[in-house]
Amino acid sequence: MKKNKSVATMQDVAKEAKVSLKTVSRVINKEPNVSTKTIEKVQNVIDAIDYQPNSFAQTLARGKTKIIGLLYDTPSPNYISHIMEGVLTQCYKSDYEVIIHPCRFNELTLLRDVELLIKRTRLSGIITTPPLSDIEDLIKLFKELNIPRVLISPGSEEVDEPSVKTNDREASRQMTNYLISKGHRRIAFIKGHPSHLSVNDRAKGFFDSLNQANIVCPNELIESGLNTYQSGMDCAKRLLSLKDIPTAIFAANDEMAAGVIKVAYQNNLKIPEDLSVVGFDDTPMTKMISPPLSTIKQPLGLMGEESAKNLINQLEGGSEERYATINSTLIIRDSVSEIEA
Amino acid sequence: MKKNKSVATMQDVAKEAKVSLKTVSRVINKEPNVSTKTIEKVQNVIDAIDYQPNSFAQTLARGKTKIIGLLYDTPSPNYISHIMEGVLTQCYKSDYEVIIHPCRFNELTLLRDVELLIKRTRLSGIITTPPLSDIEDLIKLFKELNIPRVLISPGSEEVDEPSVKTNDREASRQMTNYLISKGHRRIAFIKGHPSHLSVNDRAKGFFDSLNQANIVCPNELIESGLNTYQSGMDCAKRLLSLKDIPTAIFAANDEMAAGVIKVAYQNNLKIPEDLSVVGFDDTPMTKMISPPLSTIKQPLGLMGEESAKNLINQLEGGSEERYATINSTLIIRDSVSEIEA
DNA sequence: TTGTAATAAGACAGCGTTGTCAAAATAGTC
DNA sequence: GACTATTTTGACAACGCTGTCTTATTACAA
Repeated sequence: MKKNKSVATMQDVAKEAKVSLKTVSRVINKEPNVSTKTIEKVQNVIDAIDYQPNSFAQTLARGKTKIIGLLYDTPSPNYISHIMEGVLTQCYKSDYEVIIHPCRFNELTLLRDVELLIKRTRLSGIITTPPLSDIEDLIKLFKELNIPRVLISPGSEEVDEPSVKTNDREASRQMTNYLISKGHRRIAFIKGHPSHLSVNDRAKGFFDSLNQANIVCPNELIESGLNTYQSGMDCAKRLLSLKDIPTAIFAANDEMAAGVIKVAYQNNLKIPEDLSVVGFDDTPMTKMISPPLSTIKQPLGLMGEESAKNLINQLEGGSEERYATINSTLIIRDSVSEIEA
Repeated sequence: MKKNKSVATMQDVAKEAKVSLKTVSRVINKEPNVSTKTIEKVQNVIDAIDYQPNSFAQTLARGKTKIIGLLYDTPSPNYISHIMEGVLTQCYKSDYEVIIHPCRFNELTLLRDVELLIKRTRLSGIITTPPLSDIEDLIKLFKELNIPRVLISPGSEEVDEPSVKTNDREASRQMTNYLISKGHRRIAFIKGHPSHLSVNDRAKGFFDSLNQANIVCPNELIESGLNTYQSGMDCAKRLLSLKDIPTAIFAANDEMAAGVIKVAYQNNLKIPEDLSVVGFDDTPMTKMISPPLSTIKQPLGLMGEESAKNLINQLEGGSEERYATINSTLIIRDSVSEIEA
């Protein structure tokens, strides 16, 4: 059982093409200083026997991997799968492997877990998604291990780390402007999970707009949810039991907005006639609820691609921009009504 | 720059513990015939210097990988991410790596693409999700390459391949029974995408139930959609423009069911009072639309785990069951009303 | 005690690449 | 045409581990 039928190896190519191992290696890696004639000769053999380099041997010999880790912590399936799609696309092009690694934000073992992942699989770089992008200890770990990284949507504004952000704050401001332009003045905001910093940028944009328009927002109109449908309902219940209910509610994500709509119906309010609602994320569900929800769309696939591109650039020594900001866009549907002044 | 600060190697452990390389290897791989004293000694050193075996060297030396490929073709984000979660969980336990690979069902290059993936990364096994599980050429390729595999929810009933199925047909029958028990007799069914065989099992269960109850279903009540929201709307438009509209509509997936609800509202029908609607999949959105949709839930995470377990069992020589069937369950919410006889 | 079987530990050659350095072939100069 | 400079090729030792085979050690019986 020596070499039963195993896959073709570089030896086979070398022998067949009557050149040395190293020459084959050079052709494969497109190294310089190989005559066109030789290249052609070798390439023909490679094609003929369908030779594929053994990436494990390559990795071992090179002393470094071409693997990128994508860390996530149960965000919505929608979020992670679109980000993933983008990352995969980009990595595939550059011949990188991707390891998807689910983490648990709260676990005590998180740091050790990630450290082991990095060491065990010899990751060459890491991409984090929110809320992991905001865990300072994690970033400290990356620094200590000296591992290249890209953070997707970190919340804190002054991170000095390679990152891909969206202009959530600005988009949020625009959405609020839109509400104001429709005549709304008494607008409530439901903030997201307190430890998801990036979601909280969305609140900032809201206030930016209000300030700009000289509208003061009473405290009772600011609620704080947990990014879930249920928490959206809870917040809505409180908001809609105020003596003077808001004319519009801006929820920091779609799920909470859906919760708001649910509660509004329970309270016999018509949407958008009696209450306008907007969300954030443009999850697929927003098209399917009634009324279709106006919301803000982040280009998730693009963000994934961009972060992979950035990371690979770091790894290959290119000096790409460290930061990228990608525009989110308003999606206007039917959940906002015009109000008489 | 010989050995700057690189990671600890087996050499280091061996030297420190004053044993041979092979002994360290034995300890790591829990091979027999090592004295407890030695094990302890070596383990201490391993812990002390936080040694992690280099998996590439291992793989190269062993001659086989511990990597599983998960193939998918743009099913819903919800579907793939839950399956993935299960697969990852299981593989993590058994120390397998997972490579997620998006495919394009229709691409001519699909076969070559997958073949390259397998050869390049030396996949040790493959898991496919629908609709890929039904591509005969793909399965033929697996056979030719002699690569262990598990198909998730293949549509054809007589596949002689290791697979993980759900009892969709039975669940569908139960759901239909439920509708009948509520007094419905004129029930429409919207079939799924014609090339997604597994989705079509759902139609079979529907007919099973009807036959059992001696209800004949006129052709006009059977529509065929494409699994999308839009196609659900299209089918609903036709169904609701019949002279004698159905009292209930069973859509083969939730997205289409959501489309039905949308159109019903457009036609000023109340749900469930004027029309009952049920779906299939229990996507998160079903809780958020109004009314909350009755549907059928597949245990996706479990299916992922089960398929990984099955595959790993094949790889490690255990003789697990080749087939597993997992029960889907009815989720009753508020989209069905009782009808007077 | 001695002899033998069982157990524990080690030496060494791969696994399939790439990096380094040396050798061979070719091109360029006077 | 002889002599460099340059380009092209090759030999060989890693990379870090595991499999095979050998040797050293221990346990056990007579």
